[in-house]
This record gives sequence, structure tokens and C-alpha cells, in this order.
Amino acid sequence: MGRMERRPAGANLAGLRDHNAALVLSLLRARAEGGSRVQLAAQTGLTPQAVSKIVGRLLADGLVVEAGRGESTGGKPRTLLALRPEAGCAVGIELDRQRSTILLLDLAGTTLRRRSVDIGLASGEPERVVGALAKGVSQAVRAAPDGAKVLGVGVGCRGPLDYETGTLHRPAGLPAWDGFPLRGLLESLLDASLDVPNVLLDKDTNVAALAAPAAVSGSTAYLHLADGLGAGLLLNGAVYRGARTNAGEFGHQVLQPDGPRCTCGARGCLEALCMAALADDDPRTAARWLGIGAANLVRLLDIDRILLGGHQIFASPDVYLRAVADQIAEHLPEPEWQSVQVSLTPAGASAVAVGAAQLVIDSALGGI
Amino acid sequence: MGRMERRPAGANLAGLRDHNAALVLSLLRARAEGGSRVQLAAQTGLTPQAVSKIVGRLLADGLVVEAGRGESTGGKPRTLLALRPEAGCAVGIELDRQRSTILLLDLAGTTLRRRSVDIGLASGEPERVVGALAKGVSQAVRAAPDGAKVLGVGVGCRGPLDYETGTLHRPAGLPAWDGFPLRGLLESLLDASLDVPNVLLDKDTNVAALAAPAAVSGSTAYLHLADGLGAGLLLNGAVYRGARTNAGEFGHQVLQPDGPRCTCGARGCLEALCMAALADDDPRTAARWLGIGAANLVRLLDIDRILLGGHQIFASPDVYLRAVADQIAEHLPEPEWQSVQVSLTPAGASAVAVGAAQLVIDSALGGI
DNA sequence: TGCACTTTGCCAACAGTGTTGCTTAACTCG
DNA sequence: CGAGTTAAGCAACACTGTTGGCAAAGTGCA
Repeated sequence: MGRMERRPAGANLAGLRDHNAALVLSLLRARAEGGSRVQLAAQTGLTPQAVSKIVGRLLADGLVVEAGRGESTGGKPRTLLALRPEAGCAVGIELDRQRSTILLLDLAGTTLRRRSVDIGLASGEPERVVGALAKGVSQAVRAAPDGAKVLGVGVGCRGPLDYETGTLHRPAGLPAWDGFPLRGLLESLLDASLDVPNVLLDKDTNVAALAAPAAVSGSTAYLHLADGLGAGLLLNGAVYRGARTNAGEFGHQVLQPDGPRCTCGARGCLEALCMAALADDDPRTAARWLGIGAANLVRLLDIDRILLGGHQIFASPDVYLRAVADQIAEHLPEPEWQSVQVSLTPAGASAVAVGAAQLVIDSALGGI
Repeated sequence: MGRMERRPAGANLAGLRDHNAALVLSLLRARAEGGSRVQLAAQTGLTPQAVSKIVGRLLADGLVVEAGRGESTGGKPRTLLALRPEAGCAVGIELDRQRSTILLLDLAGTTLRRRSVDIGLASGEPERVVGALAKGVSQAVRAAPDGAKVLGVGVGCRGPLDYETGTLHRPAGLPAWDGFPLRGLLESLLDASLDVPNVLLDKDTNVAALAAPAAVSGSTAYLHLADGLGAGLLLNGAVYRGARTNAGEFGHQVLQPDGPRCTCGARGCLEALCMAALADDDPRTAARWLGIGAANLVRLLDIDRILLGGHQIFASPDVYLRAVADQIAEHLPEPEWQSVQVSLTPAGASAVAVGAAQLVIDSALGGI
């Protein structure tokens, strides 16, 4: 259960087995009604016998159970298989400046426990904050069902940060956190008390994009409008981070080179334009700008689905949904773009914490 | 040598072997001076013995040769391995409106033969045009070295098109080509006369991005400024196409919502702004706009390297190189962005044809 | 009711991958 | 010139998915 490798790696038999097991699991996760071995064979391209063996291992591990029979199609009816949600769970943390949310998610994506605490990046020394988080994780883990394996802890946080090293980079106004080994310390604290070897740190927008029914293929953009404006990109079904985990800086695209000055130093950034409109209590104008940026994004990356989140969105959701859909329809009138879906993130205000746990589950189960 | 699959597929032993062989080949292609088995083992994570076996198969296939010895590091000196460039070759076609370029490339990326012909999308019935292209391919293939395997034919063309089906979509002013089975017909024509099973059709900007020393990891954007403005994206070392091969519509990002009307219907598209400046014979202003768009792109996708191409660029290359670098430096002053490289495409005016052949080579060799 | 047919899933033997343990080859260094 | 070090190969091995054959459990028609 090592950390995700970026450089190309050779594959061996163990990797082959894990890959196929993860593939079968992801297919079973995608369809709630359950699937049979033959169906899985058709979808994976593997032989039915290979699927039987793989499923046999998953049954032995308790990750999957046989769940009744399907209808006959002229012969022996199919034995249905279903993911056992209580076989594993993961902890998700939304780490904010002043507050944090810690929750426990099972394999099916059901929230088993959820707590908010007055601990945040700005509430003290990094060592103490991480210690408090570790304590919160320990409490959350106690809510895990009997026999459930705790797969790890995911932390979603505002960037800039480095996914590879698990550290923040020059967070505004918080110099003590710059380069502080957030993931490393949390991992060692938990490893001492629990059996939680896997800790992942990622941008809030990246993990929030995962807090929606999994699209194995296709491309999704999660747009987050709160204190700032950022995006999380799921390209071909996987989080796209770039080499330095800096991808998704959606808010700082210049849309008006002679526009208002942004906190980043440039002029006429999308974020500056949206924030100026919100300061004037004009969400409609902010929504229009957001829509223009979204249309640019859809066109540049051939995006299939847009998810909206963040407290500014939730304050007047219909305004934003309408404006984004309108701008896409206006700027991309061709028929092939009509299928772009625009919706609110189904996890609502918990999107970051839910997605952080989901990131761990995806990673532990192989996450194709 | 099937077509690239988008949906997740199960892996078996044959796939495992091909994956590792392709990995070793790509590492050998990346370094011209050649590498040893031990180095390859360290880079791939495989055991030295596994690499020995893999290299043994590649030697037997003639794809790799032993090329002298390296310096000793205290013990037995390393046996250097090198790709055998003449083991295989691929045909690349740049298919334009009035003219086309057909060239033959070997595994090392050396152009063995290059011809331009007065055949293009606008020069007749699709059937006749494809027939003429097939004839040109046959002639090019005759220049292949003895024993060289012809891996396939790549075609680079202006979008919109569909990589999966190998057809154009509503090309402006060329209704006969809409949905015409370009790839399918070329494949069957060649299959009858030659042994060229693999034909690929992709956007000109996508393949042009491949016409540069391979960056196995990292992200590259190729910006093409000619009659229009588009981009080819290499994300994590692989071409990113999106679900409908529409990704890379870089030129139609709106940068001035009240700006000049673009051919696409919107106002203030980057392409419209650049073209207006060029119509005024003002490349400096066009270059400044291109730079702003490039900075947006770098920030959004965490791009490592920018390549510039297209005849407008080559008309005054220094102006564009300077302007793009300046805008990136201005909009992204933080130290982590200072390493972004900006350069002209090394393949110059042949970038599309070279890249089209490279796409085939990448695909046939596994292309990680 | 009985029998042919279809479909599902498993048992056993198999081919072929990377891994492990050990040996041989080739060079540096004292 | 011998000890130490690094590179590469040989043989046995564990384990993967594949292949061929077969039992189980349904449907459908005479």
C-alpha cells in the first residue's frame, strides 16, 4: 500500500493481481445492483475463469459477498456479487484555518460519523494542531464497524501544497506551516496508536471532485467558490495534479488584462472579478464570470461534467447553476457540447471531507 | 496491435510483458547514450534478473543492440544497450486543405524521406484524396531500410475530429468529409497492398506536441499559431484528448467578453484577438495576447514546458518567445514557476508530420 | 413428465511472467 | 597478485491468467 508513484514503474505479478482486483472492485462499486462473474468478464476483457479466481480471493478477503441470483437468460441464473460496504472504511479530514471536519466513510460512501472541531491551521503550533487531529482520528476510528479495516486518512486543505511530500507551501499568513511535515507527523502519530499506515494530503478542490458517484472514465471539473476560487480536475477519471500539485488554479486565469488588481498580483483574474461582484452583493455578475471561466475550461479540456461547491455557491445555487449552463450553451452551441452536465456537488458542505476519505479508498483499492 | 482502448481493461501476462518491454524501450529511447541493465532495473523498479530477461527478448527481436561498455564503477563495467533505430519505422502525414506532407521516420526520430504533394482535403472527392495518400504512403515505405518493420501510418489534421472513430466532424467548408471514414478507408487500402495494419488519425496540434524529445513524465503544451490558434496537451507524458478529442481548444478561451467577434460566434476569444493584431501587422500585440493565454494555461494545468509552432510563430520567433516568457514571469512570479521552459518546436515546419509518425511509434511500442 | 439445450461456474493441467538464491565474469584497488 | 566489488546469467520457484473439460441449474418444447 505504498504511496502513489509518478515515474513509470515496472509491473510484476503482484501488481497484475492488484490491478485486476481493483478493476473488479471499481466495477462493482459503480453499479449498486450488483453484477455477476460473467458480466465482469465481459466488461474487463478477462476470461470468466480468471474473474472467478479474482472474485474468489475477494470473497475470502471479505470485500465482496454473494447477494442472491439474477434472472435467467435461458440457462443457469447468474450469481450476483455485491461490495460489502462494512469491509473497510476511511477517515476524511477537511482542514481549514479555524475549523476542521473529521468523518468516517465506508466503502459504499456512507458517512458513519461526522464531527466538526475548533482546530485549524491558524489555531496554534503545527505540532499541537496535528496532535489534536490525530486524537480526532482515533475517536472517529472507534465508530468503525466490527472487522472493518481502516484503510487510511485523507486530508483536504487549501493549497499550495505538495501531494508527493505531504507538506504545505507558503500558506498565506501561516509561515510556521511552510514545509512542515504535516502528513509525515500525522502518519507517525497514528501509526503508534493505530494501524493506519496510509495518510494522504491533497488540495481541497482535488478531493472534493471525488465526492460524487465515480465516473470511471470521462472528465469532471469541480469548481469551488468560497473565500477564493479554485478547481479540481478529474481527467480520464483520475485526479490531475500536475508535477507540483499546482494544477487547478482556475481562479487566476486572466479574463480582463486591464481589470481590477487581484491578490496574486495580476489584473483581471477570474477570482478578482468574482470577488469584486460578491463584495457588491451581486451574485448574478459573479455567476456570469464563473460561467465564462467554466466555458473556457470545458472547451480547453473537453469536460463532461461540472460540479459546483463552496459556501458562495450554496448561498444562491440556482443563480450559479443557471449562469454556468447559460454561458456554456452560449459559447459552445455545437451539438456535441449539449451533453455537458452542470450540477451541485452531491456531498454539499461535506464535499471536501467526504472526498478526502474517498481519495484514500480509491488509493487503497487500487483506484485504476 | 489493437486500437487504444479507453475503457478500463483487465491485464494478463501478455499485457504485463508488453508493458514492461515498452517501458524499457521508452527509457532507452529517452537517453541517446544508451543504458545498462542495472540502470534500467533501478529506473523501473524491476529486479536486474527480470530486466535481463526482457532485454534478452528485445535483443532477439532486433529492437535493441549491445553497444560497447560503460566505465567501471569499481567492478565489472556495464554493458551498454541502445535502441536499433533501423529496426522499425513509421509514416507520418500532415493532411492540410491544399497540400500534404508525407514522411518516413525511424525509431530514433530521424527523417528518412520527406515529400510534399499537392493533395489536400479540398482537392477532390474524399475517396480520391485518400487513394492518393495511400499511393504516397506506398512510395514512402519503399525508402524503409532492409528488415525494418513498418509500424503504421499517422495522420495529423485540423480538428474537429474523433480519434476513436478516425473521422472528421463538420470541417468548415468541406461537407463531404463530415463523418467520412478517413482512417478506415486508408487502413483497408494499405492493408491490401502493404502490411500496415495500424493507422491513427489525430489533431495536428496533438501530434505536433509529440515532435520533441520525449518527456516521459511532466506536462507539455504545444501552442500552434497559423491560420488559427490551437494547443496540444501532453499531460503526465501522454496526449490528453478528452472524451470527444476536442481538448486543446486553446484559441477560443474568452479573454475579453466585450472584445471583437470571433469566427466561433463568441466575443474576445484569444484567437480573435491574436488574429486581429496580425491583420494590423502587429505581431507584438499578438504575442502579448498569446503570452497571457499561455500563462493562464501554465497556471491551470501546472505545465512544465511550452513549445511554439505554426507559420506565424516562425515569421518572428523571437518576438513570441520573449513575449510568452515575459507574461509567464509577470503572472507567475513565484519561484516554482521559474523552471517553465519556453522554446520553439525542434521539428519546425515538419512538426505535425513528424509527430504523426511519432504517435504511431509510441502506440506500437506501447507508449506507456 | 422427460429430454435437449443454454448458461453459469468450477476443477485440473498448463504456459509464461517476474522473483529468489547462487554462480560466473570482469574490473578496481591495495 | 589476491581481496573486494559490480554486472550478468542459470536454475528452481511462486504465482498469474488461460485452456479444456465437466457438473449444476435453469428454460423450452414434445
